[in-house]
Amino acid sequence: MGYFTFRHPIKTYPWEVFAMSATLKDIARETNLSVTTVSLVLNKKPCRVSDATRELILKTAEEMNYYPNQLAVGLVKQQSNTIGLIIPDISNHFYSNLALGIDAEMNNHNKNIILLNTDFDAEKLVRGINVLKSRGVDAIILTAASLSPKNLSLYSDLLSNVRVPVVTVDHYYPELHCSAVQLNNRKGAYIAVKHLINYGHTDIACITGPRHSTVTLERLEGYRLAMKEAGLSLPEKYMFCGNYRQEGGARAAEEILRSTKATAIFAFNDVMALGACQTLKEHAVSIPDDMSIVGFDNIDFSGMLAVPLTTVNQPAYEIGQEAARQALLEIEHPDIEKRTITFEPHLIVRSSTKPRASKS
Amino acid sequence: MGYFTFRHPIKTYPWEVFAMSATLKDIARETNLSVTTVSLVLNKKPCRVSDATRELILKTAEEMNYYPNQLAVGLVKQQSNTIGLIIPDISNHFYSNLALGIDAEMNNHNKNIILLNTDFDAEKLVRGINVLKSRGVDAIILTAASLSPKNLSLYSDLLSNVRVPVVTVDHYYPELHCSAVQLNNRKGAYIAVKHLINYGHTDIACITGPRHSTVTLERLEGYRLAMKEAGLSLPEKYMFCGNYRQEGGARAAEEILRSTKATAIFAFNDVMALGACQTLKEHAVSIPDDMSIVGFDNIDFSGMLAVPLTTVNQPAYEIGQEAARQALLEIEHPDIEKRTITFEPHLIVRSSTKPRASKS
DNA sequence: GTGAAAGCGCTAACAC
DNA sequence: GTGTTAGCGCTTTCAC
Repeated sequence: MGYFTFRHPIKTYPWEVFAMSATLKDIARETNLSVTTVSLVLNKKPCRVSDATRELILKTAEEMNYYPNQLAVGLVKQQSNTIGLIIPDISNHFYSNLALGIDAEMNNHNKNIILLNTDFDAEKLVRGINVLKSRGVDAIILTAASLSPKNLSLYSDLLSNVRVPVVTVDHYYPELHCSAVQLNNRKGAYIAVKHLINYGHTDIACITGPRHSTVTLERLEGYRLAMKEAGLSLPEKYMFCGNYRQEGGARAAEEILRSTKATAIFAFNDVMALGACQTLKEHAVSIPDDMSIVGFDNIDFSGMLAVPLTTVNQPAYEIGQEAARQALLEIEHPDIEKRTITFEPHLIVRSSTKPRASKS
Repeated sequence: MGYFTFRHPIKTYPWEVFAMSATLKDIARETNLSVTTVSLVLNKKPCRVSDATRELILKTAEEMNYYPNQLAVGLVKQQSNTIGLIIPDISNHFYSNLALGIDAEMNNHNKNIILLNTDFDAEKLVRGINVLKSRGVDAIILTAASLSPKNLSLYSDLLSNVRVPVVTVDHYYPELHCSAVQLNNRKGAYIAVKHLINYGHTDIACITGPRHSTVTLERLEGYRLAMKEAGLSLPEKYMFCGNYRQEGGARAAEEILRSTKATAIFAFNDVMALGACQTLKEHAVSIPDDMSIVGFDNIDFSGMLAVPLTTVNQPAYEIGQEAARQALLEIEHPDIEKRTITFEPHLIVRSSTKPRASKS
């Protein structure tokens, strides 16, 4: 097991007497007033209640440590003050920073987050949307789903039916008719590859994300554009399909070593770049001497690696904040037009890339 | 701004007609049955309903894409199938992995997580507990709070009144009368320091967490024990108060360089160790030649740093799972005895520590 | 100034 | 086999 347990002495707790939380009714009984009046006062509704009564209610509520039951409030107001956050992997630094940004913003508006981790599983995603809907969330923030064209319509139907604002982060499908917040992925990939080209590399492999993710598609476009502009060929066998996870990067790097003569790798995110670095290390391929590598995301640790990683910066926290703001805006104004908010990337050059060695 | 926005063309959506989600009542009306019957069938309650009726209900529910309103269910069942997770910083790898483990386990039991990020702020923590209570969570998992003795009683009262199981992670106060899951921090610190001592170090500084955190206290005990056992002195000025954050580690390292002749540092977590590493680098102090450093947590990246970090392993995901299981258990059996579940640490020796250089 | 009553969507005890 | 009824805790309209 790897752990042991220690049983506490059996005990009864005096406070188990106060099993129930105070309700409006309790306060009404205590003060000899009606539930209505108590509700009115505690919600600071404009109404003609005598100061004495008001004081009494406030005092009693305080004493009884009254907190309104949000399930009941949500039921009647049809607004739960929660928002749903669907994320593929909360342990990924990009997403956890995104979540932090969202939380910070929502906190200012007294909304709480219901967190759903999909593990990159499309089925969990679909179920998750229904779960959130049934929980009456006021909005959904949806990150990085990878949808096949077939799934897309199902998905689109689903989102159409949630009746609450949906903001997609990091994957924009026009079919979805909802607001989106994302990085200019095309440009991000373009500047990453351009950097490698400027360093004299011509055989540049890439490790992509899942095939149907729009993020992947957009980054692929940027890669293609940069290669094409430089008059470089784009052999299919230089493109490797990863999964935005470490082991995917590691596996792709194996392939790259085995089947190409690439001198540079562009990994579509830092985590895969990391996986690739480990493979290269195992094969005693030096970075950047034998292989240059550039990542994407600029997660916290990419600058502190054995070989600090050159990467494209993506401001996760700010993206989260912005997504939260847009969700809040659409909750407030349901008929406001949808927007696409795009952040601009920039390249952070560190030590994992260097000019191509001339043949020796 | 750093980003631009693009406005979508204004559009009306045909599906806005189906503004409402289907309710039991809708299905009852549609099938000419009573709400009760529909509820009974959809909840798979043992009851004598004709197969024809059952089929009809199931089919209709399917067609109308019925999902029960969980606010209503929660209100009447006094059980919301949500659990509250209070975490100081979700962007910290230890906590995000913890959250992942909790989510995985809760997912298997159809419970969702309401995530509250406290930013290490005691006030947010207190507010958070009340918020969760008012949201009717079935249990609360509470991580790493740092309570002054004064706060402790307030806090204890608060928790007593939530009426739902509380499982504390990574901070055990007997006064709280709730189950706890944690690492054997005392032992973890002990083996870390022992390792440094075995390497011949005698001037060992430590960077602690906040003063009142039990994690800090326990690790401090382990540190003291190892030092004492080895007959080493324990000058106060070798103990530096950090905050479990990177900048805290960096600041403490400055102090260590300025005011001690330490040859080794034991940082109470990896993130602070990282901060310290950066300071040392800025001061051109070589790790491990001039300074050995050992961390705590074994977060993902600690092995991939420029100088791979020697650290104490803490299985965040498993700790999360176990906390979730205990919470689930107590939801199921409210009167079950509370437990303390302790995981055993082990040291992972990498390159940031080495035997002390003999004076040259 | 304050209260009665209806209803949000659901469950469950009890009729018939 | 199926329906009636009450009620979870709250908001809100309307009456007094």
